[in-house]
Amino acid sequence: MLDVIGQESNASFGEIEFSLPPATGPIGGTLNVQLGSGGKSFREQKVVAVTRKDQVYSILRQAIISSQLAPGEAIRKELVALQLGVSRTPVSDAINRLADEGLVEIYPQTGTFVARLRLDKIETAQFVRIALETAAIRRAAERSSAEIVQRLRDNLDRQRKAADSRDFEGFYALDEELHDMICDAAGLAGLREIAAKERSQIDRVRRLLLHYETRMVETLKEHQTIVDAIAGSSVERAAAAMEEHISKMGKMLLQLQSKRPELFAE
Amino acid sequence: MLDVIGQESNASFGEIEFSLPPATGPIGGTLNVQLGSGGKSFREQKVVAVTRKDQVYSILRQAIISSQLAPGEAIRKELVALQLGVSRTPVSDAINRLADEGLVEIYPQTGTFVARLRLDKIETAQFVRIALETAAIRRAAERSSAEIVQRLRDNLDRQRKAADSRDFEGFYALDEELHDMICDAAGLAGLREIAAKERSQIDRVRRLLLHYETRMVETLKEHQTIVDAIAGSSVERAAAAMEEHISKMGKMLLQLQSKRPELFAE
DNA sequence: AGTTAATATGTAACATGTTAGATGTTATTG
DNA sequence: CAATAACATCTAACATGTTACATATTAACT
Repeated sequence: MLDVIGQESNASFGEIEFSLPPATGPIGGTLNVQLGSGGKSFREQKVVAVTRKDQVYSILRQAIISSQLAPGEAIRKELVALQLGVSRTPVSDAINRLADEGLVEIYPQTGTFVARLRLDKIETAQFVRIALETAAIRRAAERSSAEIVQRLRDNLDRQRKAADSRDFEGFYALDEELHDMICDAAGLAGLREIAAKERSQIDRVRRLLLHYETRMVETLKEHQTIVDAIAGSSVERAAAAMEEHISKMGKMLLQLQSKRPELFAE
Repeated sequence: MLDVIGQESNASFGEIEFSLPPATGPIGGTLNVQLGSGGKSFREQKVVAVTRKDQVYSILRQAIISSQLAPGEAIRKELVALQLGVSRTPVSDAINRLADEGLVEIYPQTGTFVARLRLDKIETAQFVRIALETAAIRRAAERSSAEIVQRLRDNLDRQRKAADSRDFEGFYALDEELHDMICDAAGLAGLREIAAKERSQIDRVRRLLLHYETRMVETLKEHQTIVDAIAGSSVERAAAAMEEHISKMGKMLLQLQSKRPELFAE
């Protein structure tokens, strides 16, 4: 299930202030998504509370991944807190998590900055991504069902539409969704979340590359190859296609570095 | 109950704070690892500050992994803060990180508990570990140098000594070190930290199994096979040995569950 | 002038007070 | 007696005040 939290609050820094509902607003306080309304207690069912820090985290993460907050840019906790109408605490908590994720860098007593891109870190993330997702797709190909394949093909259809209408953002979202679905298809609890987390660095780069790349059609073809392999339960072919697909990013990254060196560290 | 922590010298804190420059006083007299500082500014060098929350995190993590804090046990933040002589803030921060890592579970407005073991989560962690470490060892085997192999063999020698003297804890530490070294040998920035983090769940299980298992000698043999494969640059053999090695844990886990069901969730 | 010491500033780290919500207990009601 | 409502309790979440420290700036000194 997708957590659908703070998406509607369109966060834009610097100019427009984003609105998290006022202190005790509808989303203020912890609203918990009520799943099957059994008589079970909060603790027994696995309802994850959507706290303010979670919302702040989502908003900031989104802002960073989408480069609304540029690499190297300072993040003033107090200002963010003010803009979001919350105290410094949930902002700090959110930023701590982002720091663990490698999206921001905290220099004690000095400042917090959106992490610059580092080729070596990206290389590692790429490596991890390939390791995890080729392993995941192997399992997925082994246990693929007609229903899953159908959902994958539905996704591809939507990708095709997005590509036709040059809808970069939509395509990107569908791309993510596809990879998530493949992780899920591996049938391992929590794997998608782990993979998504390790992909953070790469997501950021891909979003930056998005507008340079005329690669949507090509990417779509690769996705089709991948899905076909899963549909045919061709384990090795699926893994190879996935590795090939993920590896594509490398060269474009170097282009990006020469075009926009300020985004990179070192 | 947290005995390690409240060992000594909570007194040194409250009063002398002002007079002593290293205000980052030791917590419970443990782990104040100060890295030497060069001429560079804090921000330029990537010295990670050892803050109180870092220390609390290390202490709690250690306590959890070693089962000093048992699965299911409640963690009272305020009490922990009191025992460690710090405020609730760094304790909360540390616990948040542990929650991200899956070692504790926070139920809002209710309580914080050491996460119980979940077979499905452990299975996923196992999967991730195999994916990452077999990929890492492939790279390591490709780029192995005489020096690295030497260090690996040194580690094995120490493992042998630990096994001979039935030093479980020492053996365990060396085991971790070996896996860390292999990750490092892959030559990817930050890979070791990522792998270590994903290993948390498994580390906990392994520590629990440690005293049941008479497997030290067998494990040592597996390690030797792995190192030999790296030394011989036998990429596939190394990967296979690693997978075989990591997979061993599965059956023992089921034994543990039947012996100590209270450690498990569901 | 160049180097070092003093000081000012801003921020994260830390401490502590306050609020809201989850749960268990007791009272109340049918 | 069972169901439920009122209440007490406890805890994480949140808010805000305070401290320490990294860094920039200025002053003092050789």
